[in-house]
Amino acid sequence: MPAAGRTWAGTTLTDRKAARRRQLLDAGLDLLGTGGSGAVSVRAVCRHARLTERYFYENFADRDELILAVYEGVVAEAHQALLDAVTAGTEGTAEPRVRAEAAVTAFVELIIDDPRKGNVLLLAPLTDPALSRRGVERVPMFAELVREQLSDSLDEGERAMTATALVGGLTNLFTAYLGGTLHVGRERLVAHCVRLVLSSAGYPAPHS
Amino acid sequence: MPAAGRTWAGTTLTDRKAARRRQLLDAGLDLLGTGGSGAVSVRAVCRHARLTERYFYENFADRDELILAVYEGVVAEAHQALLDAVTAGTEGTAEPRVRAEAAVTAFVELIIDDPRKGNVLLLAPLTDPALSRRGVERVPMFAELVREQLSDSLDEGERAMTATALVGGLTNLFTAYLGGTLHVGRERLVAHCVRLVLSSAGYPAPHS
DNA sequence: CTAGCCTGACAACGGTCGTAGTCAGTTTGC
DNA sequence: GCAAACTGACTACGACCGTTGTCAGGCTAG
Repeated sequence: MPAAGRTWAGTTLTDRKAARRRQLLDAGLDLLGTGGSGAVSVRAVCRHARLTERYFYENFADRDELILAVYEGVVAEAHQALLDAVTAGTEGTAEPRVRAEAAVTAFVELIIDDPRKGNVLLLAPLTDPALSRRGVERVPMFAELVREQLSDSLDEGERAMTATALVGGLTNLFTAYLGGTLHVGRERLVAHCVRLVLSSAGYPAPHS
Repeated sequence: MPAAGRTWAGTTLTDRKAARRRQLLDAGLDLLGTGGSGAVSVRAVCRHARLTERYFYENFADRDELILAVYEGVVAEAHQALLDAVTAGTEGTAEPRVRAEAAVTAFVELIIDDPRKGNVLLLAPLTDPALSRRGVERVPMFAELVREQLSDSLDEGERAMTATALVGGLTNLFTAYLGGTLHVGRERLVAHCVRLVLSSAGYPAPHS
């Protein structure tokens, strides 16, 4: 019976286990977000985290479980950032343009601040079998944003197609921007994305 | 000095070499288009093609070269199918709606007819390092189609963003349809894509 | 018939991988 | 001081990998 409360070097086993989990997740994010799917093996993660493989299995059943945990962690963080931005920048107003702009700006800032997270959100659901096999959504927070704005007059099929096209469009824009193949300034990117969101939601697109 | 004209079992070395190349490309398409990137190794391809590894190196320097060749083969085929459809269905007319509809219909038919090719065109450029490292374009024929329709009043940045968003939208729709997560009929998908192409190109979207 | 090309079926080398076990040394509460 | 928990550093096994070479047998033009 392991003594969870017993201290070792000043910490309990529970805390050490949690710390090791954190290290592994950080290593996972580092590798997945920079080297891509193929760079993430159990051994590579452990090497990166400077832990022996036996500690990997202390926290995760297998590689899939780690990948999923990394992804979900980044999604939660992005979701929170968008929520905060939409709440703070709009002061509770429901004006779609303002909300969309706050959301897009927050997302672009997040991926610029840490491109690894952008790669995890935008590419890993397609590139990593652990995620693609599950059919996980890319940038679920945006899919959600447009779904809640769509006109009630659209049937399920139209809503699905509209949301699918929007997510595809946005992710491709973000990916291109992050990859340095889209040579526009940040403000213009944000403006274009906002227009895309609004026009998908059926609002008239203002022309700049 | 190998005798290229010398016959063996009725064929020349040149012909046998070409036949083996065909077999390897077919195996590559099979594996990449069904099992995804991770299913394609030199050994796996050779096993699938029922050839020994030494024949792999007769035609390809490495795995990357095979992947690229498979991809380019499918692109060329899709490009030709779209060209034929646009030419045949429009009888030389320049009406954007008709052309877009012919192109989209031809593409959807191609990927339904052979989902492996859809997967290669839509996913491999992102999922396989051999292609993603090169930054190869997804569905280049569509990027081209919209670029040539874009208003001249748009600057380079707007054109790039518009094309990027469209390609992202289209590929996401096709991918979802191919993966069985988009539950709409083919005609509705085609109609939606046509609307997307036309609205991206600045044409008023007719409402159904 | 024969020498040389060609083929298929390996073997070999060095590498990585996932997973699990062992062992010696360290730490800790009693 | 001691038994037990804990740690770090391995080892081990079986699997797959990329690439290259070898060998015995088959085929062919001269």
